Amino acid sequence: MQKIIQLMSEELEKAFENAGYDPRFARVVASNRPDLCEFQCNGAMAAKKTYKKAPIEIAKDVAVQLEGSDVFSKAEAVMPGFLNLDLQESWLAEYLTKMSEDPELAVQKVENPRTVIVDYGGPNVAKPLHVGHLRAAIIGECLKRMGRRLGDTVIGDVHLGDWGLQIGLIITELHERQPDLVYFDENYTGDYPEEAPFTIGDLEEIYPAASARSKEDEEYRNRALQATAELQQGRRGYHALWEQIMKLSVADLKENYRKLDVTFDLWKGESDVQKYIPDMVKKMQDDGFAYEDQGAWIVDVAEEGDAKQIPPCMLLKSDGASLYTTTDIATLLEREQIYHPDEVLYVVDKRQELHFVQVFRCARKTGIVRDETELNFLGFGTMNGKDGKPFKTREGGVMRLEELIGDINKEMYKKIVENRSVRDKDAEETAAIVGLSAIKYGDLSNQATKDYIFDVERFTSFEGNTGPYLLYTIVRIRSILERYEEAGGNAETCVLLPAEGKSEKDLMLQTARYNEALSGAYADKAPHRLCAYIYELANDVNTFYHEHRILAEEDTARQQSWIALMTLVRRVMLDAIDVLGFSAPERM
RNA sequence: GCGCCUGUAGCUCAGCGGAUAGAGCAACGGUUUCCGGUACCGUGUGUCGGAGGUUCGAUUCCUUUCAGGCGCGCCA
Repeated sequence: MQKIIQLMSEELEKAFENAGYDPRFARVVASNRPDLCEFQCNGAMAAKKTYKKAPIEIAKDVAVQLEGSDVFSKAEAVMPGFLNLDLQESWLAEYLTKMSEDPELAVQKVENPRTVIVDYGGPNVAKPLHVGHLRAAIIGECLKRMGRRLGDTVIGDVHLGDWGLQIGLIITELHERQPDLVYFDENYTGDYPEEAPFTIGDLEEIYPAASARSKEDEEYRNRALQATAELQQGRRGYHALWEQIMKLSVADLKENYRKLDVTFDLWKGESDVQKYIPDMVKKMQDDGFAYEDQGAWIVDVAEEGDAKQIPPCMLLKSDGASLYTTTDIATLLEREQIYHPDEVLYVVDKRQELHFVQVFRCARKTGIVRDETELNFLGFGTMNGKDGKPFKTREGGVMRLEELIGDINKEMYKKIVENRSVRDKDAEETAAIVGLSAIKYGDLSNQATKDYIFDVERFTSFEGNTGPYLLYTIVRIRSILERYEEAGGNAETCVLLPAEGKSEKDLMLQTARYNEALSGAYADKAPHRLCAYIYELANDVNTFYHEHRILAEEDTARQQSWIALMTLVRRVMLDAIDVLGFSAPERM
């Protein structure tokens, strides 16, 4: 279905044409003075130059054309040239009726569906997920869901950090601790044991220990680099160890992402594209893009007009090993070959922007990525604590995601059991559902590109612009609908009538804007705009709820209309939070 | 040094060229014949960091300046 704003614009276009003006000035936007009108058109002021006429005269000419309109109940020309518009209640009710008959809730699919790969994981194997991975997961998952809801084919890739020095470090540290392991015996030719010589817990301790030591102990670091190179060259024992690390890590990561309700279609990683690198580099050398500099192979990516010197892309280090950049370019190569995406979107910490500028330029310049393929980078800001500094544990360490989720759920549980309506056996499950809404909504309601303050108190509050507040509103609506049906009513057959009061009309107007809000948020890759929409919708619901006692209403037709409205609003809210990436409990 | 991002109410944030710059929190005061009061309604607060410019009109676009954060070839 078309957006109400479009339908209104079309109606206004006719009026502009009939009055002898160019219809392109007839753009309708939401009013920024809700006390004066519901919608407005500023086209008369923009048309001033074209027609060399006072804007107010143009607005008046148009307003005359709208007398007796089915769509507008008011079209008023106001100085200096605003056109103030109110919607016809009956027209609005008709729109909402169609919307509720539509399984898609009037959401208009994109005209030309595209294939979009969203790269939004980036966790390293052998390292637990920490708060740094939270934003990528939450924002990326939301963009994926928005895209799918609007008709694009979206492929989510976790893109594991499963190659490179970090693996070399683990191997080196393990060698240090358990030198007798068969994996280190270069003469061994038999099968390696099925059981890993470590647990995920061991790995999580080994890696930071090795990483710390490599920063102080140069000889140790060199051994790790050596191990990395040998792994890349295919040393059997190391490869078998790597497989063990992968097996444990991926299972653990999947479990953690599951708790966040985040899923990936692809569990690809840096290791998957190593096979492309030799040929890829060779081709770049043959084509004259890559050249040797101080023993390393690099590609220039500076362009004319750059405000600053963009450093070249390094493909191979002087020791012949590949790098992060090399892997990312090879990943683009594979993605082009297998998926032919229309867009590849990276949801990554904004501090990596320069890296991606280099990767994108190099991939384009060398012909790895087609000209038509859009390459985008959505850099998100840092998640800070209440002190405005990067979020840490009380002890000052990096906070693990599990710990953070655990804290939030505990807090939610406390609040929920204070309310006696929830039976104990459900309380924990409910706390997890509401807790997830607190975390995700707290993140998504902030602009992705900016840093934000993660405030547990605020995010878990049932008051204000929070996830729990939205869920509470949904639960309340559900409660009414349930009681209505228990009393013998049938919500499905209820018919919507034109609004009578202000809070009722406001709620209907806001409900009708869902299509617009969702499309706008996706087009701008801005989940916070969808959040703002649902929050306003929830406010409108609560205001309406407070003014009208639906179940006690004696006018049956009016009551049924309200039930129909509540049913529709609830569907919209559930649809919207699903797009954001969380769900609502039955009670809370 | 160069570059990027940010600066809006006491705090956390919206505001994507238009009328009187808005929410939430916090503070204070109301609303209960109550479908879940974890709600609703009301009250107060702003040199939109500063200075120029473009425009009929600038928080929004441009220039400059101040403050903070971040990034700048052999880590990822």
